[in-house]
Amino acid sequence: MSLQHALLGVLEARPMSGYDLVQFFDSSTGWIWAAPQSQIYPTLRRMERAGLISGDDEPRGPKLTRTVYSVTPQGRTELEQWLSTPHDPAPPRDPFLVQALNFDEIDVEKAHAVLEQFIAEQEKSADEAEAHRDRLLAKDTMLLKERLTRRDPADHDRIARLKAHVFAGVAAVARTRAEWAREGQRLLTED
Amino acid sequence: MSLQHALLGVLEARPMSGYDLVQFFDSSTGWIWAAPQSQIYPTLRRMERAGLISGDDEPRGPKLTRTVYSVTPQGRTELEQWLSTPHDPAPPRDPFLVQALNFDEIDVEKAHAVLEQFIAEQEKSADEAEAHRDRLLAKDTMLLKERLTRRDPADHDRIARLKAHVFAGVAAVARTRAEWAREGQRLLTED
DNA sequence: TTCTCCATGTAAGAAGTTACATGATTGC
DNA sequence: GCAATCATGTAACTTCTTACATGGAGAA
Repeated sequence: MSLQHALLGVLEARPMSGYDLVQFFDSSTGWIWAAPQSQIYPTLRRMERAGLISGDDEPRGPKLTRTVYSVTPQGRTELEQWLSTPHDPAPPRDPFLVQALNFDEIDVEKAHAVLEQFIAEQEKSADEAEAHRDRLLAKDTMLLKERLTRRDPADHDRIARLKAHVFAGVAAVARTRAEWAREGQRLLTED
Repeated sequence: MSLQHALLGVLEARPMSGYDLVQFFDSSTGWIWAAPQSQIYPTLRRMERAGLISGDDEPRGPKLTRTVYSVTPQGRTELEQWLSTPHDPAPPRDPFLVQALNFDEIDVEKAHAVLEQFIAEQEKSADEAEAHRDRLLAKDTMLLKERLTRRDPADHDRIARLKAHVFAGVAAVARTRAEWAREGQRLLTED
């Protein structure tokens, strides 16, 4: 269900083609929700059949067309309803924690190396999230700019801060994980 | 794949029946990896066919039997190999972040309420993880005790600390998320 | 003309969810 | 005798992954 709501949230900012959305879910929002191309196209058609979005065929050259989807009033209602409801937390399913829980079964050096790579990944992810947070605060991303054209200018700063805060959270969690992993490396080698 | 490795990790501590594992993945390890009964039984049979575990039928009363699975040498090798290899990070897929990213689309009070429930969940999850961390440090869980019977007593403290550290990490992340959500509540209402 | 990007699909399979179903055994 | 627990399954469905497949348009 969440992919559908993620798509609605993005299309609410700007109507887009499937191709645009594929790019988007590989990059920016990729830090929040990842989805491959083979999942996005069928989902868009299902959402259109369900009346949540409607597709508009634009000509691109003499033969090619692209289908630009926008959120219908019904889709808008569904999105607002979903956003306003607390949902059960997703069941925990982090392969890395399964790995860490069994580090006592392997050599200290090997566990140390696995943690090293994990730390690098988390730091990189935190850096990227913070960079994106700053771009949002500066209202310097395409999607935010387009979203703001439809909102009261008095709200622009508040909206930018809210979006930025989500990426600040992603970064904070990644830093916490990295620090935890460093502590784990110390535990592996001590005494 | 990860469910299989999670199962191997648990069975390495103690051979268990499918029923035991169902209980286990609903509770303790539920904070690390959750799996329903309908997934566990077929997975065990697939793993047995693959030679990773072997099932031993124990009689329970005159008619009933339970199948106790234990890790084969091949399963042990596979587990060690997987544990020693760094893996690509799991694609981000957190429905709550999708929700938070669109809080500007709904009423402040509604977003505030959703955050309130999120904070309560995270604090609860942090409390539970910390309680489990303490039980592990005190070597006071069934599974850890049984695991330690097969390990050099000189390593017992180190092993307990390593396991406990994983749950300390789960708790730290949950606290970070809760603090982030409180900051989000302040952002919603300010100015 | 060839390469990159635009644009959209399909198919097979693994993983996960929800719900239903059955029977034995133990303890009160 | 009855309830709770032990023990194991199946079926239908959604979601996600991996890989293959096709062709137009624009630029060098």
